[in-house]
Amino acid sequence: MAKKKELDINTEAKIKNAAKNVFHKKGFAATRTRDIAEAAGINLALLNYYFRSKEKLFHIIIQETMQDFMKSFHGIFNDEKTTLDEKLELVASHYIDLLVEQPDIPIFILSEIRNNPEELKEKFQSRHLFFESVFAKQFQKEVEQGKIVNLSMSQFMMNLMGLLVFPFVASPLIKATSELDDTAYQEQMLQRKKLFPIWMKRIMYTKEGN
Amino acid sequence: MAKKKELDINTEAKIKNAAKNVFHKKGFAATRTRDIAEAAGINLALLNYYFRSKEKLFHIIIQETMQDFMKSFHGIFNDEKTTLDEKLELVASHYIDLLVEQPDIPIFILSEIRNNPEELKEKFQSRHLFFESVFAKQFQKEVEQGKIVNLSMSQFMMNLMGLLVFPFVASPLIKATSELDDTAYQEQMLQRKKLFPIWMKRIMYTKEGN
DNA sequence: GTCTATAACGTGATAGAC
DNA sequence: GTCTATCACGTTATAGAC
Repeated sequence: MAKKKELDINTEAKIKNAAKNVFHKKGFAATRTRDIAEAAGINLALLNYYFRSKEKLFHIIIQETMQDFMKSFHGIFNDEKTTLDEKLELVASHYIDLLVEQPDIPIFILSEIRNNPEELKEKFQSRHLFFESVFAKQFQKEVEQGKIVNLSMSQFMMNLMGLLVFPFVASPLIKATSELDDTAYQEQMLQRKKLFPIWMKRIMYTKEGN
Repeated sequence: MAKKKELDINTEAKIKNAAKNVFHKKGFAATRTRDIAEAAGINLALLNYYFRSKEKLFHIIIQETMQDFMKSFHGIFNDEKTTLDEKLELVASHYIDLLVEQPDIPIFILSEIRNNPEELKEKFQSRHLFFESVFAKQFQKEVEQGKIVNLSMSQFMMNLMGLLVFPFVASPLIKATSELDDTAYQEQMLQRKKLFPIWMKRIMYTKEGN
């Protein structure tokens, strides 16, 4: 039988899990190791026993967070069997579900990169991930065919990420300005799963002067 | 004659200016008052003499930053004489110029709001700013006329902010993944001044099944 | 108003008993 | 492995001379 779901058994995992939650919510500078220990239900000394230092623990967390976040892009963007449009639908569906579950991830990654650009950027080696993907080839082909106009690949990627991720980065603001409670906000996000591909296609395929 | 440009005269202003730069770049938790004092070229004690505490100084800075950032929206969105399309062009032109000059503002505001949602959200009372503006009325009218489809006002505002602001929030990442140096990145941003309105119109006015 | 010196406190990390 | 107690240090804030 497979290993039982380890909720309380492994204290190392308990600490890591607590660290993930607290770091994601408050960022490196604002979290105290005591917060993590408390959230894990263990003593402060144990944290250093298992992970040596706050920094070491943090590196593990941000490393895994970035990796987990990016890995789905790779799978979706490099599938030879799906069209460009289908990839957009898959990306929206997958990432909006993910971000509804863990909305703190983008602002966590972005603000930590701001605080440590040189070190963290390289972990995020997404250059080839985006620009040398099957997706990029399909995109380029449609540009050459004149189907896509007024939109380079890099501008397109900014638009994609902006439409996909920004509503989560700005969620506290959106909730406030739109007077949405948590469930109403979440409904809006889920709605975007079907609307995002529509908007992206409009951006790609519409030509001015119709 | 108007008051001379005060670069060195007023030390209070010197401190405030240094605080703005440092806070914008590193956020509240990661900045030390010593950093600010050093950047201002003054002694640490003077900071407390003028502003009592790090927190008080911070509140002044974030307050003014938010206000400065939002105030142009009000002017542009409530002009009865411009059309919806013209407002989009004005917003893009104004804000992209602003953000090229001060790219740290959005990530600063967003990450500080994350760390203190209840307190800071209310300062950002942009509800009526967006949803009770002339812009909102013009938008609503086009929805009723069937010109705008598959796009509510709140979803539209998320898209607008996402396309406008996200490339600056994610600038370190974009520079890394697109292998752009600073000037190339800036050119891309300036290009968006004319592309943004095009894309927004595509999102608003295209109907599926053309 | 501006400085130096220092107090007061919070936080990361460790020693050492169990 | 896990805990309590404590150290070592950095940072905010203030006292007091000038």
